[in-house]
Amino acid sequence: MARLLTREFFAREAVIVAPELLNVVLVGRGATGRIVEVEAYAGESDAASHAFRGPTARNATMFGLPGRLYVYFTYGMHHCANVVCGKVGVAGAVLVRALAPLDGLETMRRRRGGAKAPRELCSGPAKLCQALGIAGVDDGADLVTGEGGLALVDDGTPAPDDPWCGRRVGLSARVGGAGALLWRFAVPGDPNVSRHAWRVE
DNA sequence: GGGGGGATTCGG
DNA sequence: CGAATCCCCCCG
Repeated sequence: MARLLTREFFAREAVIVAPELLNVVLVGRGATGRIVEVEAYAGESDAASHAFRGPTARNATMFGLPGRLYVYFTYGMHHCANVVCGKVGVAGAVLVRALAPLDGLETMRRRRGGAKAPRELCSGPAKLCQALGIAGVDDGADLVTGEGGLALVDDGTPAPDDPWCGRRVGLSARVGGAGALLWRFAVPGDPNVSRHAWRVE
């Protein structure tokens, strides 16, 4: 029983939504994958968030309608994709860190540059954007309506009752206490999940 | 207008 | 472990 997720689902705090997004299907361009690892980011209260210093041109999507895609560009070559959470005017987002490839694996391999094992296709936030054809032009795409060809679908697979939890990855020392939060969540044992330290609940 | 740093990835 | 390779944003 596949169904699109509702606007209300996303209009809650990112840290609440994040573990519930595990096992949800992300529909990309000619390829789909099941979400197996995510991170939550709050807004102006979260020193690790792009929205920490308030609205800017880059993070505008984070302050807008929940359920839309926030895409940012980093390290001069990579894109990363987030799902906007929280009410309009309140910044929040869930970074999608890894997928289990479901469909369109040949398309993913072509985009990722040659023969790759399935676990090499979507096991990272920039890898999965490349595999699904997500780029800067997709910032603001509405995942609830599916306009723009990107969507989130509940196919009936429930989120795990006992997700792995860990610290968020790649944060600089300047974020201080925000780096200690266990705001990264994963499907236990999935091979596409990163091997950074986990605290299993 | 300048400069530091980045929610990463891949190869040596 | 460091290069790749831009863009964003804060500060002066």
